Amino acid sequence: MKHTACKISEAEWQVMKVLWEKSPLTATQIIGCLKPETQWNPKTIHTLIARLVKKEALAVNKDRNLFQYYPLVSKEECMREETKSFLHKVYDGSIHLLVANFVKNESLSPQEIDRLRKLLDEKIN
Amino acid sequence: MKHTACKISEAEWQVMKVLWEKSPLTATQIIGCLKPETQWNPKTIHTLIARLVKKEALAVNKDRNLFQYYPLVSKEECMREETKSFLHKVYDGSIHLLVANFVKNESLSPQEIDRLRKLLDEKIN
DNA sequence: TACTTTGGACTACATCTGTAGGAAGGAGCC
DNA sequence: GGCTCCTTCCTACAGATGTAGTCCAAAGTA
Repeated sequence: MKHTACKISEAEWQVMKVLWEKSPLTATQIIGCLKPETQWNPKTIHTLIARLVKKEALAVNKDRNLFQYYPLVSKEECMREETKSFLHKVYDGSIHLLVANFVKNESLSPQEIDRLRKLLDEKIN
Repeated sequence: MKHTACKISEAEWQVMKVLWEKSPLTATQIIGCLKPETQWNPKTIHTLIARLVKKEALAVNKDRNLFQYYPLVSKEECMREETKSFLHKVYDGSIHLLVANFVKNESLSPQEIDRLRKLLDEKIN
């Protein structure tokens, strides 16, 4: 698994998500998975796939005329990268600020708060 | 304060941050503030300011030849917008997943974890 | 075997972003 | 008052992104 800090765009993320969920898949299968959620033209999805291959976020298995795509970068890795740059950009790198903002804005349900506390509690112990 | 869902780019955020910190400021002052942190050419900063004005994220006070810029959108508003779209893109909208990932990856110091717990505790009570 | 169909490769194009140069007008210096 | 300089406005330009069309070869079909 490569440790590329490749920038994956908004639209490309959706393609990656499909393949992180299940791979390898053919372009047609990917298009099938994305059809319900997006209104993208199949051509658009082909373009996104091609760009991801070029970025080395995806690779392709060419077996005769069967092209199957699979991720070269892990979801966790990408999430970490994205989170880091997002936190840096918006919250000066402080996850505390982010959560604080969430809490302040009432964007968290009591259940969510409780679940988060449990999560942190587990970590402590 | 307008409720625009204007997309503020990475570089533009830095300009906004300066003005959220203190405003109004002249372009020269903004450039002065950004000089230490960035290696940007003053021209570049002028461009960013102009774009933000066009996006209606900033406004300008023209007093003769004194141009002073100030934010039209609140920092909180922008943070919320950014956070929402980021969470949606990467974590399917779940802040729980984000924090969980942080916790799992040891990206949080025990102090941070403790602070977060306190934050949540306050909210509960 | 010639025709159609299907999917990948390449091309297109507007917009956004990062990065900056050039023109033009007012303010200060000589 | 003219020249210079600072600052704003307009222009530039390459790379990324969203969105999609065209071309071509391989595979199936008649």
